[in-house]
Amino acid sequence: MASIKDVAAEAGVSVATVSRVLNDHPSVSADARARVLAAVDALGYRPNAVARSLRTDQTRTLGLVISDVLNPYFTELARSVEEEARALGYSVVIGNADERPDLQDHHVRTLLDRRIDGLLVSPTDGGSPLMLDAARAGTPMVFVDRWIPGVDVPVVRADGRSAVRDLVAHLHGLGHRRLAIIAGPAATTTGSERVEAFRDALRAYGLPLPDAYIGQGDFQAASGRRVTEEFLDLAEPPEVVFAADNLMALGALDAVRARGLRVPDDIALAAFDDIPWFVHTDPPVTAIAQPTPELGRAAVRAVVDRIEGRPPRSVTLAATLVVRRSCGEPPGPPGPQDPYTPHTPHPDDTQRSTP
Amino acid sequence: MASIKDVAAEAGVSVATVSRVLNDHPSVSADARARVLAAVDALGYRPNAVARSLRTDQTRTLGLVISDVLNPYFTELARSVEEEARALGYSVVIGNADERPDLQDHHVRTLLDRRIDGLLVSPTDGGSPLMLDAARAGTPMVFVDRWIPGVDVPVVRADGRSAVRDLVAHLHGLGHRRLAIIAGPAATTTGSERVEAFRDALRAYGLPLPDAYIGQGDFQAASGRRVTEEFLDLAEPPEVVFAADNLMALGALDAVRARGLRVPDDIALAAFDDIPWFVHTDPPVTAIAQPTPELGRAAVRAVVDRIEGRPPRSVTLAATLVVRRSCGEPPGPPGPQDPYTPHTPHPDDTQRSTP
DNA sequence: CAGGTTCGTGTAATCGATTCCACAAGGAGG
DNA sequence: CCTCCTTGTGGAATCGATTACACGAACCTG
Repeated sequence: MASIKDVAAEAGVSVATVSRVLNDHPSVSADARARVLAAVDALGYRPNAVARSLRTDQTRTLGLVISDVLNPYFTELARSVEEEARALGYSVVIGNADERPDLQDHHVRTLLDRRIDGLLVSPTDGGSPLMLDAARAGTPMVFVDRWIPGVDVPVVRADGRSAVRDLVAHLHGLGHRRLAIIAGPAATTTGSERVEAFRDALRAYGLPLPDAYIGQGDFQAASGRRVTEEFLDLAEPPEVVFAADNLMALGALDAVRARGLRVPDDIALAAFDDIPWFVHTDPPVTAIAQPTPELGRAAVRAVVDRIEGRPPRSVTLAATLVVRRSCGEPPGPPGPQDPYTPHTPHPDDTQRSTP
Repeated sequence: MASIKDVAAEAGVSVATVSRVLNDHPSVSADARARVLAAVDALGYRPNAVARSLRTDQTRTLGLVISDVLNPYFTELARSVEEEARALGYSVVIGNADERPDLQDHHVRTLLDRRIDGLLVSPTDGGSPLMLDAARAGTPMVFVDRWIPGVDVPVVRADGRSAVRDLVAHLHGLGHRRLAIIAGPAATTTGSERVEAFRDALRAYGLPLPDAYIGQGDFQAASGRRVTEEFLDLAEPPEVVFAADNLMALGALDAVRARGLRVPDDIALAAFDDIPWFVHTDPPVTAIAQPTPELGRAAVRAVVDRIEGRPPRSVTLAATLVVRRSCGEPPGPPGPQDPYTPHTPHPDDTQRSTP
């Protein structure tokens, strides 16, 4: 592969001049510039980003460590992150933690070794020493979706409290009184916050949230299945199951179906994180939708601000309730036909109905 | 951030010795080794991968350019690729082409600039000069899923011909005679091959595949919706729509629902690429399943073979038909309950029923 | 027209590693 | 006791870029 020396030789100039042309430094004569450009073209030269990074101490790369690639929520997040980063001249390297702290650590370490300019993390746990040290040492870092309390790192996330209240109001209005939740790991903020929000919302209606109605999941489908089975085995099973993420909702759907029961007739279901597929499940699933693409964009802008010396800001956006049929028919005259929400995976084309 | 010089100073040895310890070169005294290790620990030193790559001319990184991150098929592929790569000591950098040749080109260029050791591509089109040049220039490269004919690059893919024959047999057995297909872009192999396989299978049953029953899609949901609407507007609409990928099937489902029609009563639906969600759609969708995790692993092994000087092999695995309810009840006494297939996104735990 | 800018260019240092080569010390063998 | 090896170590070149600095030529300006 041709190097800058080859180009210099071909163009009959020094490497300094070639470099100047490439970085369009002003003081290069038109003649030299033309010769260099011709040489670049002739040799098919492309600057070696590795060498450049070593010298300039910047890689123009962002690391993104997400909790689970198979979760459409994170996939959508990754997509918007890459999009915004590209617009700002950065590349993104994605690390998939699969909800495993050890894998998360592996990826953080690898990314740090590669000297990425900034790090976006959706932490799977309370944070390893490695990550906390990096934060303290001044690595530009931003938490997305989930965060670690007590660490001085900006957070970009959606606040679901009001949407959870809307959900509970909706459920209460449909006559449900025994509501259960499949929680995420307590070590994650989204794991504990969603339970808290749910409990608070129930309290407003004078409803209890007994321990038996709090199932411990891990944001993966299998745990949703297991917890739902436990709920169904209860002497007094809940009337509604609220899954703290979409994969556990999928698992819940599995479990219900495996028993030969029907949603919402035998048991109602709702989920945190809306995804395109929820429109097409049987029945369509009522969910709390996050402004995922906006979160991704805001997160990128925050790290890049930090990288480029501007003060980064934490961002909190609102989540909204999307009512579908999985909790029962809404009150009022039921229409003959379900409201149709066009699905497309492109953010510029996505529409969502709010209650 | 501490460099190798700092470690050398701290340990009272030369940088050469530090390097030797780090790469466990045999000729280092136990004493020196201990002092270096202690210094590494004390300083929290981590070798700079950028500098190392510059010197050794290898990044231990693989590039993966996929057609669409929002497509669960590619997400699953990416996951297995990263897993296998990690097991072999490589990192993976994913580029999402979003089915856009220009974006694909952007990512290939960026990855090449970063001097990745090998490239895995699922081409969105016939291949840009950039990519073809790279292949010719000897960049270790492997095509996954889709490929570009006439280029000397190993291909790792699934052969769907026999599964498509099984599908057509199934449809024919259910009494369907007017079968239509939503094709992918003709520029992609999976776009054209699936149509060919379908046409051949139909021929075996003496069924025609009129041009009106070949809709041109682009592997995205919106095109599935559009093509399905066109089918439904035909004087004689098809009885079955076969979508060449899962997103277009989703679009088809949208379109059918928007007309107030039912699957499979009014029109049957089948898809290429099985995904967990198809179990839970209304109705569950009959699909052709690829051995996606195996494809990912085989692809990684192929590039790594190439990188490490072993001859890489092309791999073709078989796809299988998974019958569900979207084409009508299978003949014979219909069971009261759907067969239950547990869903989990983890490959080690996935089960699939074959007809 | 002398002195000061400005402009274009090249030389060489530098980033943080790896690795070739030289060399010193010590042990083995004659 | 003098070679010859082996072993452990350090100096310095190198990878491919960027960039500070020096320098010569041309151009003003008073």
